[in-house]
Amino acid sequence: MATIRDVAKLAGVSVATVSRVINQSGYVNKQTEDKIMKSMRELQYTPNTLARGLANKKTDSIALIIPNITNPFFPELVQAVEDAANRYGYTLLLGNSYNNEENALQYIHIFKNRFVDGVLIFASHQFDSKDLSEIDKIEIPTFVIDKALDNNQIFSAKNRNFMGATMAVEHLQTIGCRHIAHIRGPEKLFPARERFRGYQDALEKTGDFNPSYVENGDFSMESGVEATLRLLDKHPEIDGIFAANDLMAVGSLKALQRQGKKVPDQVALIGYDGIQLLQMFEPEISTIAIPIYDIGNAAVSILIDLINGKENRFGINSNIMDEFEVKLIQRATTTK
Amino acid sequence: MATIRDVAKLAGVSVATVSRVINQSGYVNKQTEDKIMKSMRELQYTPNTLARGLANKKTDSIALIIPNITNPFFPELVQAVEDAANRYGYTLLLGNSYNNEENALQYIHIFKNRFVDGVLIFASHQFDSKDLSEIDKIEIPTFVIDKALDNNQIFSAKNRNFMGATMAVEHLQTIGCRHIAHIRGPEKLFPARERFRGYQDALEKTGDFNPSYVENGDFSMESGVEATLRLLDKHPEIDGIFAANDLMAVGSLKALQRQGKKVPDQVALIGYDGIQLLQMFEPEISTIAIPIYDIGNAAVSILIDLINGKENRFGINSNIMDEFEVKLIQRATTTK
DNA sequence: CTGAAAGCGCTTACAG
DNA sequence: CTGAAAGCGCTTACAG
Repeated sequence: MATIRDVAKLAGVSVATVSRVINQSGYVNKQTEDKIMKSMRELQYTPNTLARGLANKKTDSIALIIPNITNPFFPELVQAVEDAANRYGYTLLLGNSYNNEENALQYIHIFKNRFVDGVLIFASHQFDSKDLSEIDKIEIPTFVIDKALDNNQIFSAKNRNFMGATMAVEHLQTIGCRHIAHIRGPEKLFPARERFRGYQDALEKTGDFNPSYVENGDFSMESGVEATLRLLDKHPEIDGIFAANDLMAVGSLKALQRQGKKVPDQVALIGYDGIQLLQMFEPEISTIAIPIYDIGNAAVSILIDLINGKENRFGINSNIMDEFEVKLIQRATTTK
Repeated sequence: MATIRDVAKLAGVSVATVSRVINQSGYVNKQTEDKIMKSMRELQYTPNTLARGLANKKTDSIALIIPNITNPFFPELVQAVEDAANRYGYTLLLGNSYNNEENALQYIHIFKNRFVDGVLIFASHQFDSKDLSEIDKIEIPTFVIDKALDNNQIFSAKNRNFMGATMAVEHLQTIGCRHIAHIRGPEKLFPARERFRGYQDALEKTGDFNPSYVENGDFSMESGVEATLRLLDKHPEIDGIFAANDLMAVGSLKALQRQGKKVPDQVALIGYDGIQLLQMFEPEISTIAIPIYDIGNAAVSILIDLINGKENRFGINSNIMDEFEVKLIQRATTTK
């Protein structure tokens, strides 16, 4: 592989000058620049990323830490983040934490060791204050997606969970559901709590809230099956189910079909997230879609601003993701 | 961050000696080693990966190029590869080619530029000889998964596609299917061709092969829907469908349900690959499972052998993956 | 506008 | 068994 020295020699200049044109820094005569460009092309020169990183403390790479790539929500996020990163000239490193805070922190260390310029964390984790202060110590720009945090050093974003949940319930009411159940997400996760609040609020407005219509799940497909079976057993009158995420909605459909319930005629169903998977089912499943692609994009762009020191683009601790609207996607499971 | 120089100073030795204990290379007195270890701990020293890579031409990272993380087959592969890589002390970089050879090659260049030690390619691509010679030029150990290639420099692996397909058909026959259709994968892909061959061979044995029972798909869910609708339309007598991959089987189930066909009573269904997704459906879908996790594991281990120069562990061009057996997983769609 | 030189943090012959 | 020194391929003040 050609080095900067080879290019310099061929162009008859010093390596410093070549470096200047590579980085577009400092002045360089147009003609010598042309000469250098030509030499680079001739030698098929590409700068050595490692050497650059060593000298620079910058590697043009960012990392994304997610709970589990096997959860169908995340590939879509990964894709969005990867696309955005590439567009900005960054390479993406990926880490799966398996829903474990320790693993997440360990990955942060690994990535720091690889000198990524910044890290994105999708926090379905519950970082405690000790974890957070550890993340702080990393001293790498870090951006946490979809989680409200109090820590000033770690920016965060979330979507309109409360509002989306309200929309889901009202939609079920609109199509005629009278007994609307909820499969709730894990208590410790902020989005799950918000979605539950939205559900509760909407039903209290019409005087229809019934705590016994709420079953707990853990955002997994299996827990959606279980919760639905319990609901059906306790309350055969239920005619609408709002699952706090799409995966549990999938499980819910499975349980409904297994019990011979007609969907949506006997029981209507809606999820939350908007993953593409929902269209694989018959009937196709309705959902409240969050703009996963846009969120991934925005997260990268914000992270890069952090990297470049424009820390206050959105103001510390502002709820950045509030600018993203959730959207009702009506499909067969709520179309009577 | 502490550097090797800090450690050396604290331990009262030279950086060369510290380097020796880090790399466990050359002789070093047990006592000075202890001193150095202690200093490293005290300073929380971790070697700078970039500097190491520069000096070494080795970064302890490998790359994986896949067609599309959004296809549910791949997260499982990624997970297997990531786990294995970590276990060997390697970090994984990921690239999505979007089924495009150019993108794949571009990623290879990016990764080369990042000095990964090796790259794994899952080739649902059809690399032509020009592409292959380009890959050759990269001069990085490369291992192509699930594809037969003639090129000596690029090792390849595949699973027992022919046999698996035969098993699928025989299974359908065993449960009483008389009119077995096939949704075929893309002609240009080796596994798709092999699976078709297996289907054909099994049916010819009993004199039941009928070319008109074969519809083409492209391994996508949607193509499974379309192919099934065409089959149902042309041949209402069909009572069994073998889809060349799981995603098309999912589409097939969707079409069957939409048309009000009872599965498996009227039409039985089996896929190929063994992705976990299949268990999300009601009824759960049968499949011929390839050991994705084991394959990912083996691919990493082979790649690392290549990196370490043990090129002939399996012999050039041997069909490495032949050691992995496929397995019939009978679920509700083939249980009468 | 351009070049010489030091430095980024390691590794690796080469001496001793 | 250990150290001094050169080298990996860049960038960046500092001079000029």
